Amino acid sequence: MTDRPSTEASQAADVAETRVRFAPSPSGDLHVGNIRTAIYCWAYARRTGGSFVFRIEDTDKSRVTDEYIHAAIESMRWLGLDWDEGPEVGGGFGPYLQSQRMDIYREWSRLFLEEGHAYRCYCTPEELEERREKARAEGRPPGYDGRCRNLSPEQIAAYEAEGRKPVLRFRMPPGKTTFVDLVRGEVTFEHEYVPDFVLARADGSPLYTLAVAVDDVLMKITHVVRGEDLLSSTPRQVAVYRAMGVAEADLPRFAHLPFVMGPDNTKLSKRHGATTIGAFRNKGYLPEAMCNYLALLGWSPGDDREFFSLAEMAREFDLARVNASPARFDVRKLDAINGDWIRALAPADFEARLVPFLQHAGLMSREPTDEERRMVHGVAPLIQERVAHLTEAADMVGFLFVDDAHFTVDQEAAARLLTAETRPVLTAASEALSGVSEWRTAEIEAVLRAALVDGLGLKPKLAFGPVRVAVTGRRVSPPLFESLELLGRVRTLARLERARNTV
RNA sequence: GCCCUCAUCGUCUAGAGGCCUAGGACGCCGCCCUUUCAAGGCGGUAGCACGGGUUCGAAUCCCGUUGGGGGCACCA
Repeated sequence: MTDRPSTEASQAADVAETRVRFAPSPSGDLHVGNIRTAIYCWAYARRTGGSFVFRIEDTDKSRVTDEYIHAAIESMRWLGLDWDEGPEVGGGFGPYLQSQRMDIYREWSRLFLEEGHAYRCYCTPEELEERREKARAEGRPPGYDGRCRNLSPEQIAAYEAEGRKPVLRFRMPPGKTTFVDLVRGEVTFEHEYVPDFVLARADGSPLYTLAVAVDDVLMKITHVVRGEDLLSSTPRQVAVYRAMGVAEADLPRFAHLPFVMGPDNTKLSKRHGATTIGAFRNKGYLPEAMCNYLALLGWSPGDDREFFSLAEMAREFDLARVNASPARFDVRKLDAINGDWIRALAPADFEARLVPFLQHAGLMSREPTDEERRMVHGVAPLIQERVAHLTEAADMVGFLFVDDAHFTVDQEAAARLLTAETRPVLTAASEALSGVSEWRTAEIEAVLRAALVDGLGLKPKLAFGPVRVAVTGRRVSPPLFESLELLGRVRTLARLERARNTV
């Protein structure tokens, strides 16, 4: 068998078209760094009118589970990053799960071995580890030392007789690799610092090093946009491309993105708390805001705009404007942008997005009652401009949804505002409210002002504070008079009465 | 250890040799508005890591120093 595996499919593609791939290895929920890469990949593909290819790198099945893969797909959809080719949508270069492409990798492994681009390496993991340690201790580079590079037939026979199972190792050619990184400019690696690397395990299963190169070539990827951690693996990837027979002119362009860092300036990770996209979603951050904020971590439109949509990025994004230096993830700025997006939502949209969070908090039924619907419809406009994210909103309106048996007053708030001194305020409010003819915001306010501000001579802040705590259970709430209208006369008076009895 | 890479307010950024007395945003502080909290309005605080070059002129180009990050896996 000397026929080369075909790269026909790739050659059939329109060479002028930009093809950008996002190829995560979901060994957990996608984190914000992954997502930012996805956003840039998507935006670049869209800006250039090319294709966005979504590929799952699941060659290591011990780390990547189906559950994580589905979560990744779901996160992409939630964010609004649609792909032209990939899982669930297919495409002309599939399959797009590497675990379904094993035959392809096997073919290329065979060919690389045949043509001498790779060789069988019989070193055991233990031996390698030992030699690595020794090299490190002696101040030498710890990479593979090339021991099995040129084994004689006798040595091979001896290893085989021992029962050793060889891995497939790539023979790094001499010389150097130079490429123009789209965010960093020209980068050069001398091959003497790039050790031979493993392409496939003894059982033939491919490693990232093999699969990524083979797929990028076969899927005719023109732009490889990925994290900075892969920068130094680029010469290896390029070497495999060349071994596959890819012409210099057909090599993809590379763009290595700087990391997203934590507050302590180390690469953002689990110990920094919530960093997965799912966690932010659950906290009530909007997908628009996540995309907006994450995009800002390394890119800007070039003017003073900081509030922009994916659609705008699809028109303006360019890798050339991506910063080469790492950015710190700042939740406070995210909160600010999320608040901007929440306020920008159409009222009906905000209300619709709020509902699932109220349901999750147990405040609304799965099949909301008319009363619950009326309540959320009434309160949503009151809080839309006062919250940074949706869970905060759920927290703020709870008093409207809990029945009186479950209604509780914040201890600290009660201690400060429901006291013997404020009891007369509660009493006056109660009496005044009992006489309201039409239970509407305007009249409630008028009556309360007359009784407390004019009648008792209190400053508004002092007058309404105790009422607020008694009725909403918090010192901070949606606007009071509107809240009372929504709550209704009966429940309002009941809570005032209850508060008076507890002071 | 070696290789690669990065460096503007606390943070994200604008800045492509003169437009820079370095602009915007978040945060923070003050004032205004105000039934709480927000939102909004006005004002303020704060930065070119350091040292050499190149140039009439450097945040911007070059070199070095320092500091940060990544890589040198049968992970990706």
